[in-house]
Amino acid sequence: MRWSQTLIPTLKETPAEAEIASHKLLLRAGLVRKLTGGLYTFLPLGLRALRKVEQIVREEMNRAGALELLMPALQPPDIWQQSGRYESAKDVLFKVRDRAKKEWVLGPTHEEVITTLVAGEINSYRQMPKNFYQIQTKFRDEIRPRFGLMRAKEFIMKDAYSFDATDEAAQVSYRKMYDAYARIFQRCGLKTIAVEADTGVMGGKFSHEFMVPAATGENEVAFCDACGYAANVEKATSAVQRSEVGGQRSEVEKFATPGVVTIEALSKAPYDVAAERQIKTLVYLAEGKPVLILLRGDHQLNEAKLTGALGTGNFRPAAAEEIFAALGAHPGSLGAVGITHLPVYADEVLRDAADMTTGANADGFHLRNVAIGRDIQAAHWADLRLVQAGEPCPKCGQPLKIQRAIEVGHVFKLGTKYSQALNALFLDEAGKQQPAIMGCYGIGVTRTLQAVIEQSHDDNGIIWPISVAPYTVCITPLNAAPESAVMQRAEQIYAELTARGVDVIIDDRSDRPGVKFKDSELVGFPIRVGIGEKSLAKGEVEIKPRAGALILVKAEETVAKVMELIQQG
RNA sequence: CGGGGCGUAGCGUAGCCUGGUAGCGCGCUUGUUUCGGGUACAAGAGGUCGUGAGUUCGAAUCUCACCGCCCCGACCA
Repeated sequence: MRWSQTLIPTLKETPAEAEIASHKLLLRAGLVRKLTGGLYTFLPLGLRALRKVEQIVREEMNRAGALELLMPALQPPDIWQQSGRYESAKDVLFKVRDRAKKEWVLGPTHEEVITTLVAGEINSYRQMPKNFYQIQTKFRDEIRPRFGLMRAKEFIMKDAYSFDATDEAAQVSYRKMYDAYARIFQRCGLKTIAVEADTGVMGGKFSHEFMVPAATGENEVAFCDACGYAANVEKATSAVQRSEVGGQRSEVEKFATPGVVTIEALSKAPYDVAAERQIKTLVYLAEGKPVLILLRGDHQLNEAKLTGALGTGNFRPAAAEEIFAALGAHPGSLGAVGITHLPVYADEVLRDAADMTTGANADGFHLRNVAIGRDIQAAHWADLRLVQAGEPCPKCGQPLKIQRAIEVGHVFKLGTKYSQALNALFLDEAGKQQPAIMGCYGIGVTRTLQAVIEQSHDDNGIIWPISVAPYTVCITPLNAAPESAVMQRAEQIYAELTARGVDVIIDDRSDRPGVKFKDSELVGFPIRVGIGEKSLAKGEVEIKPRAGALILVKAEETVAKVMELIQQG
């Protein structure tokens, strides 16, 4: 490609809309342009990089035995009603109407479609295992699009769906995808960690997320350097010790705490009750009914875990007046002592705890010497707390670390939720009808592209790995006059590299060297071949790896040296 | 949806408080110049000041509504 003939609208200044490095660079390097919030046009250069990511995904999916197909983005709502997600996923569903006023949905994902397909086409265990995938545009009515391609209303996803006859076979399918994902991200030059993840509204049994560590990530992962344990904080646990039983078992004592409505205030003079000796009482409305949630004072509620404990995601914190109606006190003075008319969910850490302090359900009063079991009857015990950095790893006891990360891939073992709802049944060896066991596997392709930039850039611009760079080599002649020796040499190298199948762009613009160098570094081509009059007079050409030191080679050895660098990756 | 911020030329912005000529830098066009790190000089083109209503002799500026964008939040009693 000739620079002068394509469109690479680089920007010297950062558009005001961009906040994080990768978003700024997407715009400054001329890869994408925003149409409106959450919707982007891929310009020629950005599209080339995107296609390379897609191709890596495609190759690895094919290698893993998955079959590519393409499903409609526009979908009938009735299959969403059958799966129950017309309701449960209604917040993200885009809906449109045709001229007959009939409603359609724009697919945020394709479990319903693929399961409908399989229900019709696969009837026997002999036809399995099968794994279908597509690379396609998804539509999600995101609550807040953010950070360019990171969270958009429309984005490109690779989604795959496996169908197996037995649990063991499904396990194998899951493992294949897990391994394929590791290879995909590695080939994209990304450092990822696979973490145990919550299954959320997708349903299903267990899952892993592939995370790119980044300060700008929207997720948090807890991990252990010592043993390799890693989990999304929504799922992570720790081996925090239960509060010790405490020596004495004095009677519960009510004491005045005027104006004290926070854990912190109670932990200070004159009360001096350490946060870990306090019981935090939260009131939620689950399916519209109040429930109490008890945590140690220094712990925080993990709502993903609460979803599991309650068996529903339909809950919210109660408002102050709702709390007063339920307990007769306001937030800050709440407790579960003597509560029998409301369900009580308590975090495991509190089991058997004694000598605790909690609210008295009377504004301005707390209770001390409270013992769980004696004074508080918790009907439900569960792991409900959010892990905190420094807590002991649940596997090996070493301190956990917590880091923000970008989720680029997610593998789920789904089970039979969709196959049952949409009748994807088959006959097993014994002639018995069974629902297929499903897995689903997603990669945010556009997000992966941005994650590469987020993880690989410097002050001058993007540093593309060769595998996903829009062009591998940028030839930079410092004199663009067609008849100049510099340009003729540049053309010759351009032709030879092109003949060898290298993706190469030649900067044939008649701009000054500084402009070309800056642009080439901003866009981040892995290898720049610089040809100037001075060095060429000595028979030399410069090769500058984007992330490495300048190499001077004899002009006639340029192509060989470039090929060598590409081989090395 | 709640809170905050911002909408002035393709991009970045000043002007707004205190109403009266829309200004600067980058980019773009033309010419000269320069020719290894976003050259220099000169001359230009380009603006419904987000939209609409109101106040006023007069609105980018004041008021109201709406639209759009960005950030934080939408759990932690």
